[in-house]
Amino acid sequence: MPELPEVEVVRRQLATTLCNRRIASVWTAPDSYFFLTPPRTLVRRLQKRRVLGLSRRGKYILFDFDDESRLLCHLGMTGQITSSPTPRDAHVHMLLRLDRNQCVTFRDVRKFGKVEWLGPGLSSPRLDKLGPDALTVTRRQLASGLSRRRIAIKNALLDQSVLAGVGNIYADEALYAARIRPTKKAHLLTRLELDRLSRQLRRILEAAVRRGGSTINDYLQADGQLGGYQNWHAVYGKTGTPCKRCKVPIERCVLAARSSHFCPNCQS
DNA sequence: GCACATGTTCTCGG
DNA sequence: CCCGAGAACATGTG
Repeated sequence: MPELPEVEVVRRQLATTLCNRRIASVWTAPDSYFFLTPPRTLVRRLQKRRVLGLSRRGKYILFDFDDESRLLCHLGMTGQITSSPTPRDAHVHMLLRLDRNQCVTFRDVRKFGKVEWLGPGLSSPRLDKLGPDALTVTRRQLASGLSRRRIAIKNALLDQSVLAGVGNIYADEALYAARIRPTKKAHLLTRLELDRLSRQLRRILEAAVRRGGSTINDYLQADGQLGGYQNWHAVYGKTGTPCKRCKVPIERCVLAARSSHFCPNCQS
């Protein structure tokens, strides 16, 4: 799923069903690839914990518990965390059972997702190396993060230590909206371009959250619904279709081993 | 069979 | 240390 808007939508929905609820029991699949903390430890630590709240850092979701411990979750490419009734198939890796017959399901086909238990007050190297969150980043922060990077701006936006939360879809959409070519070197962005980029990033990420995120294949909101922002993409997956601004066909190129989509006419 | 997929992390050269 | 290219991880779809 999983870029910032999708993770934020899931976070908000989980918060409404999980806040102040207690985990009655935990089930884990015998499959261990998904677990950074061994499943037996996870079961022991999570049982009987009360959820105080849900937070997010970049693409990570954190369950905050009553004893100051936390559960760190990443959804990888195909991860789903649902609080609505979900069929139990071979791709379900963990269930958190609450009272009133409710349950939270962790499902992930490709198993690039991860869960890790963080002891009371402890952080994780995964969190510590994240840059500023893309939803609230300022132009100054963005400028200082990019100023010494001699790499393509697209690659810089995908680097979670520069900016946390942006992935392939929203990097392409933000660069299109800010009229910056994905291959432009990050440190060569002008003040004007940095200004447009920070504004457009926020505008697009907020709009995507309002639409429930982008469902390309696997992503589901925590209530089981599909996202809707895929219908508003201007360039992602639009190779060959006319640019909304100038009608020149959208092109595709490969950067950091990922597809980049851009308008060869309006993005310089 | 082939290409490709919303992500992260590691290795190997230059 | 910086950077890019490529691979690895596991599984599915067209």
